[in-house]
Amino acid sequence: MMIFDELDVKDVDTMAQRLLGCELRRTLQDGYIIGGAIVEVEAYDQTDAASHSFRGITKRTKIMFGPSGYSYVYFTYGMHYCMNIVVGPEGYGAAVLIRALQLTEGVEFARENRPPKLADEQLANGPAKLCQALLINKELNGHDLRKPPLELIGASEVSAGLIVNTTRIGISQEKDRLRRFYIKGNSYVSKL
DNA sequence: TAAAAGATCCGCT
DNA sequence: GCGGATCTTTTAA
Repeated sequence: MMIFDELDVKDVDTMAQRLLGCELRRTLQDGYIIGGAIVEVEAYDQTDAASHSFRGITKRTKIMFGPSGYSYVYFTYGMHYCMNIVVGPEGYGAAVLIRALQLTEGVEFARENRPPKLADEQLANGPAKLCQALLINKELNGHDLRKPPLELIGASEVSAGLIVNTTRIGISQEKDRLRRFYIKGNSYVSKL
């Protein structure tokens, strides 16, 4: 059973938790690879006022309404990219924001893309930080995550007891909804 | 056409 | 802890 066969469920919260522990792997032009485990995520869907898909399909959000298993990369604050994995059936605007990675492969290459003198934990402990570390930009918006240069690789399910469920970060609407999930005690998470 | 807000990060105090 | 950087997308007029 591939992880991609599981993505079509409408329950984004369940899918967000399912994506914890899965791997994200970036293949660079010269063949170098940067990869790591997903340790922090947030759920967004069209019923949620905090979601880009809440107001329907636009040029930017159409990816969220497309088929699951694709990347939704958007630009924000004039200088940052954030990356999501589109989930849910086609026509349902939903995605899971990837907020932090525990890098396991190509750490030295990721480091070159980030400010100097950072601890390993700080290379990808934030949605825009991990995009910097893996060189993810708008070129990868709408990319099929089943293949390089950016792949999602399934892993066994993380048990509920090891997952913390809390409020999302950096939003102004629906602040109180518990749609952020991270692996308990993991030092690579952006904010405990 | 204009204006405001934004799923953030970093450096300085 | 605070503010600046910096520009796309969306919405309203």
